[in-house]
Amino acid sequence: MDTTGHCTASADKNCKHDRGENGCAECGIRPISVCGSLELSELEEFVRISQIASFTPKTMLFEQGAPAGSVFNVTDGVVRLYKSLPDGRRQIMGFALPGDFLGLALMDLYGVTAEAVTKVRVCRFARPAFLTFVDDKPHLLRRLHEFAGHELSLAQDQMLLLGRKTAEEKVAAFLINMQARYARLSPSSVTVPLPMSRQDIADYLGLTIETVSRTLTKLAREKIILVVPDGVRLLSSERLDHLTAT
Amino acid sequence: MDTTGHCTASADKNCKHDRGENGCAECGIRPISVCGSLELSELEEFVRISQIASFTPKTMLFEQGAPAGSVFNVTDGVVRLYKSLPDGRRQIMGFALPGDFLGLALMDLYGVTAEAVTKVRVCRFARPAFLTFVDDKPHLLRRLHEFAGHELSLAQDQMLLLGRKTAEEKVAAFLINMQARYARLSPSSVTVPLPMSRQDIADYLGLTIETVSRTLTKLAREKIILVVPDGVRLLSSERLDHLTAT
DNA sequence: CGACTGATTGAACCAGCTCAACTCATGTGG
DNA sequence: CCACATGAGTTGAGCTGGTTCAATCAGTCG
Repeated sequence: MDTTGHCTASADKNCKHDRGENGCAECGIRPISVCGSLELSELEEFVRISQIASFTPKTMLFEQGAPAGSVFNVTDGVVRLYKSLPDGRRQIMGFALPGDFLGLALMDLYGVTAEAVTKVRVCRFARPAFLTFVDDKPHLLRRLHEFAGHELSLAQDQMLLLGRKTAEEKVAAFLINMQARYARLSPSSVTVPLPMSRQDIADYLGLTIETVSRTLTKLAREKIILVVPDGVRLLSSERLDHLTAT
Repeated sequence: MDTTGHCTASADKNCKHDRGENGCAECGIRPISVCGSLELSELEEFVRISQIASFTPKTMLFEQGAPAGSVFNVTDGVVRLYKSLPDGRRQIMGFALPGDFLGLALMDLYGVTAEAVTKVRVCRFARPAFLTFVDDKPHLLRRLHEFAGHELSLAQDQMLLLGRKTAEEKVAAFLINMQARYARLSPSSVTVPLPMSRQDIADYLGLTIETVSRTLTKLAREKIILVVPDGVRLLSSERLDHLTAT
């Protein structure tokens, strides 16, 4: 394992979303990924240009401003995407979960920094090979564009949140949102995992760590949520929903 | 002219960015628009599925949540794109200038509301016809995707601004940004036009109208800008740049 | 000219921040 | 096994940047 924390040949067999010996065909997250638009025949070539990589927590997948050498499909774990100001202030743009694609914009330089929050597994594609592959598959480009449109829509929701919502509304919206995203991945467990730190949540919501903590405590005091290690249980999604201001 | 404020056959001849009798060929903003990727031969079909429309200030082009019947290419004027909360709080996602495309995401419903700030002229395309047109032009889809990637990148910059910048940094960044955008459209006039109201600026930056006003006054007092009717003159882009926090 | 709309300015207030103490795991080594 | 760092999270108390509320100013239009 090298210093960047990735290792191309790790075999973590208890990972649920991962392709087996037969390539992508039995990959758990393919239907919800960009690769869901590929024919089985195309998948063969796709798997040939891909590489499995994994990253340990807190290691960097790529850095803001660096040449975009690869694009990634997250198959397991959580990745934080952020931008920083010179003085250290940080804004997290989002948390990528399994099925999410990193490098959608296909631009020359990475626009954000990506770091593993948990152990992360990805399919990695060298950008030139990926671009060549896309070039004669309009349906894949169409799918990428759909994903980009969805991302843009989420970014706009986040702008509304950052610019106009109160701390309580921000935290409530975050919890509801994480619940919905995890529900899509695994049959609705009662507990919403929050593998990221309070600082990460704060930097995602444009708040401080103290305000996040206080707000969670307040919601717990009102029996709307229950704070558990590395997550929360939503006791009343109903009431939480009322707090999100749509 | 109907109640929505658009009129399909208005002939405003002193509009500089507008196609003449020969269709798109002589359109001033084509090189910087999505249609810049089309061959002259394709433009012929493109112009056939398009319709010129204009909107008077404060009229709506389309509304958040409505079925996306059309997509638009702004040829003249300024459009504000925003989302609202039920209680009236508003976040402006951006101001579209000539060359900008509305409806990039190609989704079924509009994600934002679009309103004319100034008199606005657009090329309008019925979405079904546009989608059909795109379907066998991968280079146009590619161009749309590039635009979407750019939009996404701008949205991320705006998230950083909304979540982590001070009022002064927000206003400074806004002015620098508008200057750069107008510079691309017209050979750098010294004055940056600000056709939108202070309320619009506030709702774009996640501030109140009073804070925007005070901040502009402060910058003017420090001789960094000069506030003029419907715009500002940047007296020291240098110093303004230092205030933007990258 | 008055009336209206948008912008500026002033003054009091407060949501969320800052600073600081404390709690609670988890880990380390003597 | 305990003493004791170490780091994440919580809680408290006071502060402040930006908001709120309110007045005033400056165009513009009938």
